[in-house]
Amino acid sequence: MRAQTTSSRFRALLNLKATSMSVNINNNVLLLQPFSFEDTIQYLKNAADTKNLIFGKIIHAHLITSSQLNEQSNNVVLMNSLINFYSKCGEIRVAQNLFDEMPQRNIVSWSSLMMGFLQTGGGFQVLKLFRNMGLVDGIRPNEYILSTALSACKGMLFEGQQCHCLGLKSGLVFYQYVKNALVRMYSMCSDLGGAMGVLYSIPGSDIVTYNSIISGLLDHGYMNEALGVLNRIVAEYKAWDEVTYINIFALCARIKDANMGMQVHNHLLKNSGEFGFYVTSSLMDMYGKCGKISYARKVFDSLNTRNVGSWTTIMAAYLQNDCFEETLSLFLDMELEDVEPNDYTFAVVLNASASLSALGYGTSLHAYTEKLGFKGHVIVGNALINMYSKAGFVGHANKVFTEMINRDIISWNSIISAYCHHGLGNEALSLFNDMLAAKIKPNNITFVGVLSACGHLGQVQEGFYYLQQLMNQMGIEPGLEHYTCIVGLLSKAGLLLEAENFIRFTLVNWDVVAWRTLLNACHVHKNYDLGKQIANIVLQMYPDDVGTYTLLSNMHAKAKRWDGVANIRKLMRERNIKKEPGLSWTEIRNNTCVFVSDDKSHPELKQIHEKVKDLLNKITLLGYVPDIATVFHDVEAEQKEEYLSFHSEKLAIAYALLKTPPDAPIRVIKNLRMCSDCHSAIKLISKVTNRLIIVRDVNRFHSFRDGNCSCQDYW
DNA sequence: GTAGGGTTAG
Repeated sequence: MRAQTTSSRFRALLNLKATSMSVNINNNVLLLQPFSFEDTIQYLKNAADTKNLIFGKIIHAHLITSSQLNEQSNNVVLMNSLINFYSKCGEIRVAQNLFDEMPQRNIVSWSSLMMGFLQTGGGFQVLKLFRNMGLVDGIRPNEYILSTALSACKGMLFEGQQCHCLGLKSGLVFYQYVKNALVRMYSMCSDLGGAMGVLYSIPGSDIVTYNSIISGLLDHGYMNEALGVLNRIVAEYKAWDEVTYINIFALCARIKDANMGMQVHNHLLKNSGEFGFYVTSSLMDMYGKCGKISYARKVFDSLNTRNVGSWTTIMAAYLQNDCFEETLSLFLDMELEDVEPNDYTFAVVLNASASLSALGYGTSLHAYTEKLGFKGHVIVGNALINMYSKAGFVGHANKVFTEMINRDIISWNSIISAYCHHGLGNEALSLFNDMLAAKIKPNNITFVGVLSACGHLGQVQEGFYYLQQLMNQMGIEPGLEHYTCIVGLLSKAGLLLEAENFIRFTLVNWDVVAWRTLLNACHVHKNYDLGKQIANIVLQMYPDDVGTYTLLSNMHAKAKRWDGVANIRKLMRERNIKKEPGLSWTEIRNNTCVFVSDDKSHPELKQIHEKVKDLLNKITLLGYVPDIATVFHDVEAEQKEEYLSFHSEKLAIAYALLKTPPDAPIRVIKNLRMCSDCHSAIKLISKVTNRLIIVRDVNRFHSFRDGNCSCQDYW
């Protein structure tokens, strides 16, 4: 009876026909009749393909107990199958041991072991085997070996080129697999010229060649070339496969060409009956990235089955279109359908929480990621850093960073820029040095953080050192964003003319950001004459830039040039430029409360106004004087004071003070730049209430504590 | 018995 049960289980496990084997139990050792040689090979292949380690190990054990591995004859094929199986299952050391024990090996033995190393990321070991193959066993490579060796040359162009030479000399390049591996090799080494050279110089391309080249061109930003190859595919190739569609949707997404995307979508519907998750996901992704969220949703709604990838993709599409609430609500829908989130899903929803500064939601998600065992996943950790940082808690972000098991360049960039947004330049630079010490190569984004940290610290010379020497040394070309940081650096240091000259004499396609940075500096440094000049230059180039009008008007006001203020107002009316209404929100016990400037509709309006008045009375005793000059309204003086009192951030802070425990930090998020009156008022409010008040405005964070702000009054 | 191209992320 027992034997019967074991036997049937065993058969089920091996997926064998009931008649094909018998089982004897002898001293608890399971003895099986030998399988036929062909069956054994087939089982091992199945085990390898399905990565079923247990299944394959049983076969291996059986081969040992039934003495089939001891016979020297015919064992090479069997051993190769075992090596292949262990390689595919990632058990590279077992594969290596078996390989070492073989008295005789053939080319397939080498090939199988090389695949194992390739899969586990051991590109260098693959090449070592490739060399030793000739030295030890005197074997010349075939097309399998060369393809594998080429795949191992990721980031090793010189080695890849040597393999290419070898292929040319031996004629192996004419095998389709080898040609395709060559295209991939050059792409993986960022040599797209080399890849295109292979494409056109070696005759014969199949759909994989075209898919590979498009994917390589896309990865490296060669959009026009990718479009050129696409035209060629359209003309020459009717038999597209799933990967072709996926790549072309990715291309449409990158160049944001929804029309082309729709044509390809049509092509897909006409030429293919059914398609898998990869295709539908890339289709939704394309519509999302082209800003056609309703089309993405239509595809999503039309799906018969959805996997976690489908859900994550549609959520990401909403996220990319700034529909953060929708993203979070889809996450709940997904939960209701019992689809389990993966690391990508968490990255998306955490990002949505970050954008909303929804700390409550983000914290719950953090707990959930730990529960599901995503602690070691880099993208989740990175998303958590981002979430805590944008929620105003750079300390929490740092805790996540410190505890991360695996970090990548984005983890470092995220924490560095988190510190920058909070104005903590020293911490940012110290992490940058840690990063260099850890032998992580910085990229262009890292240097945006580094340069802006120098800006916060007023380290002008250091900033130029990083820009002109270190970046050059590391082979990173400075771009607009870096030059803009330098403008900020000079501006903050009060070197306004230097900043202006830097803009004028640096040949970059400047945008409005750099100019506005300089203009803001004129405002803060009270150089109103230069400021007005700059503002007029900016308005000639960017007549719609609301921020410039506001700053210019403020500068006129501070210089008591009321005629100037009136002129700006007139100009704005003529040009139909409208200031966005001020909006602040704060989270109280997981509820988000929104306040509009001069809000008249809030149910607790009376208490809030009383609280604001109470606070203003208290801080007046500490020397607060309403900064009525900057009020952007044609109103009487006493009304101006009233307007200032009802700025949305003041309302939000008053409300939060009413509703939270006395020691809780207050967090407010604002859609605009904070005005200087609110800034000086909140500094004093933090003092009289003894509270930490964190305000995230459109540019950065302000941490108010005990009468001071982390921005040190420059923002 | 051995080999290829791909979705959702920060």
